[in-house]
Amino acid sequence: MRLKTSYFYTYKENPKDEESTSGNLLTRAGMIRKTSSGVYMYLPLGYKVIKNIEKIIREELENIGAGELLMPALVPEELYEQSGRKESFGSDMFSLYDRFDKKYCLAPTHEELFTIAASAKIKSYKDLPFSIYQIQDKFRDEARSRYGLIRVREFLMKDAYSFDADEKGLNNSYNEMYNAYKKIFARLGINYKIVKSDTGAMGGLLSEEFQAITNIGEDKLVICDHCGYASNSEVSSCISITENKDEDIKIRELVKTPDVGTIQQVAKYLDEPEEKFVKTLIYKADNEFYAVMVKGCHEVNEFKLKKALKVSNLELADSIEVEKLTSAKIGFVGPIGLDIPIIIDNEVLNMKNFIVGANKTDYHYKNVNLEDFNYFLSQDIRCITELDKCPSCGKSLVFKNGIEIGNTFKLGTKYSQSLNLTYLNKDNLSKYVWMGCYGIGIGRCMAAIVEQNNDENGIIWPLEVAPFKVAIVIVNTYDSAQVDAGNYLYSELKKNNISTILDDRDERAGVKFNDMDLIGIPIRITIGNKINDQLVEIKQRRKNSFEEISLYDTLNRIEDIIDGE
RNA sequence: CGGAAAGUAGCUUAAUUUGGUAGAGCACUACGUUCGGGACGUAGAGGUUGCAGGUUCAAAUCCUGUCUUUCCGACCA
Repeated sequence: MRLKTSYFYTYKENPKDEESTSGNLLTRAGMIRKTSSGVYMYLPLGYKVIKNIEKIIREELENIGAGELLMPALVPEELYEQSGRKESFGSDMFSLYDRFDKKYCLAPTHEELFTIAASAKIKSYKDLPFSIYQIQDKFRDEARSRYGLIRVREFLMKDAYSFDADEKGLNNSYNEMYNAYKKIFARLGINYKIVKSDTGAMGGLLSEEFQAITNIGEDKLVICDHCGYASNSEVSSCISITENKDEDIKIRELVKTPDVGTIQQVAKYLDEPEEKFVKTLIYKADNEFYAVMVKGCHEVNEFKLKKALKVSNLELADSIEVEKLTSAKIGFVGPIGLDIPIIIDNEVLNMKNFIVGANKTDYHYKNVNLEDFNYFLSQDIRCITELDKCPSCGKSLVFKNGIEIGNTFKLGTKYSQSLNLTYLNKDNLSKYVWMGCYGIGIGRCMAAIVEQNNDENGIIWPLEVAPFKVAIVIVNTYDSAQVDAGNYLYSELKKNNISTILDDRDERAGVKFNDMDLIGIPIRITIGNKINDQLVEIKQRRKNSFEEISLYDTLNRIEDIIDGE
């Protein structure tokens, strides 16, 4: 690419409406441009990066024999009604009507269509197994897009699906894909962790996430450096850390706690530690009310709670509902005299003489014990905290933030059942197909790479994803010797299929150096005064030093650097 | 969807409190001097102050509505 005659621009200043490092750098580098909240253009340089990421993904998926296809983004909504996912996606789905008032949606993901495509092929067990995938635009009406390309409403995703005759086959396909993912993310140069996660709206048997480690990651990861345990904090199981003290049961006591609603306030007012409290929250789950009790210093984990209650919709009851159920103001809810089912967190099992709301405005009970009320279930339903120990080996845990850049699901037969995808086995019996699905967010990968690879001057692309591997900077475009050498090297590199930028703009050297640093080109060749001695400089973006080399050795040296990486 | 903030030149912003000709830096155009880490000088172009109403002799500024963007929260395969 000759810069002088190409679509290329950079900005010196961060845009005012981007928060993340990657959003700012990619925008300043002229790689992406926001058109509306959560929707971006991919400009020529940025699109090169996208294509490089896609190339790596394609190569690794071809290696395991997955076939690429392309699905429409426009899908009749009834397909999602049939699979039951219109309900689970809810308002996250973009819906529209055609001229005949038929309802369509812009697909948020494609399990349904892939299942239909698979059914066109699958008749017998002899047709299995196989995997297919696509790289395609996805649409999700995010309630709140943010962080540049990390949470957006239209995004490129690679989604792959595997089809097998039984669980064993699924496990094989899953492992193949899992290993391909490891290769892909290694080639992308991303520092990532694989964690167990919730299956969420996808449903199924197992879900693992590939999480890029960065500070702005929206997911909290729980990692044990001792045994390798790693999970999304949403699903991290908690082992009880409350000691069962040998304490005498005291007499229950009603105490006045005027105008203090929160645990902190009551704790301060009564001069008792938060650990002495059990908070009671009223949840509305599939239109039934439940009281949920966790220790004062803990938070309810709604993923766990959903599972424990076996419900799909869960929300905190609003203050009017709470006041109706407890006949007290919000903040004074407790288990005693409450007429709805109560579920308690395991941690509460070991507590004695604790403090709860009295279901009476401005009053709490002290010295409450499990015998004082009925609960129908005790389970691990709280969020993990920094004080917790590894659920697998009991040693200390590390918490990190991650961006979910990929995930793998063992779907089992969930979609083959709802969409009736079957095959005939050897005994001529009709069986459901076992499915897996596997996603990679391409824009998120791009953003994650930038989050992890930058300095005060800009982006530092790994060689394989860089929009161009080499930039030739002609320091003085009025010096014909420099220009000639630049043109010569440019054609040599192009001849050898090394993607190269020729910065032939009539700008001062500093401008060009800064621009090439900002857009993160891994190798820079500088052609300056020393061209009279046939010498040029090679500088790698990651290194501070540069090397001086003969013009005619440059190509070989560049090839060495590229091969060496 | 709740709470908060902001919309002024291509970009970043000043002027808004206290109504009175909208100003700067960068970018851009021309000429000249420069030319190895975001040069300098001179001259210039660029604005319906998001949009629509209202108050006023007068509105970027005050009021109402609306749209957009961002932040916090809710939500998030």
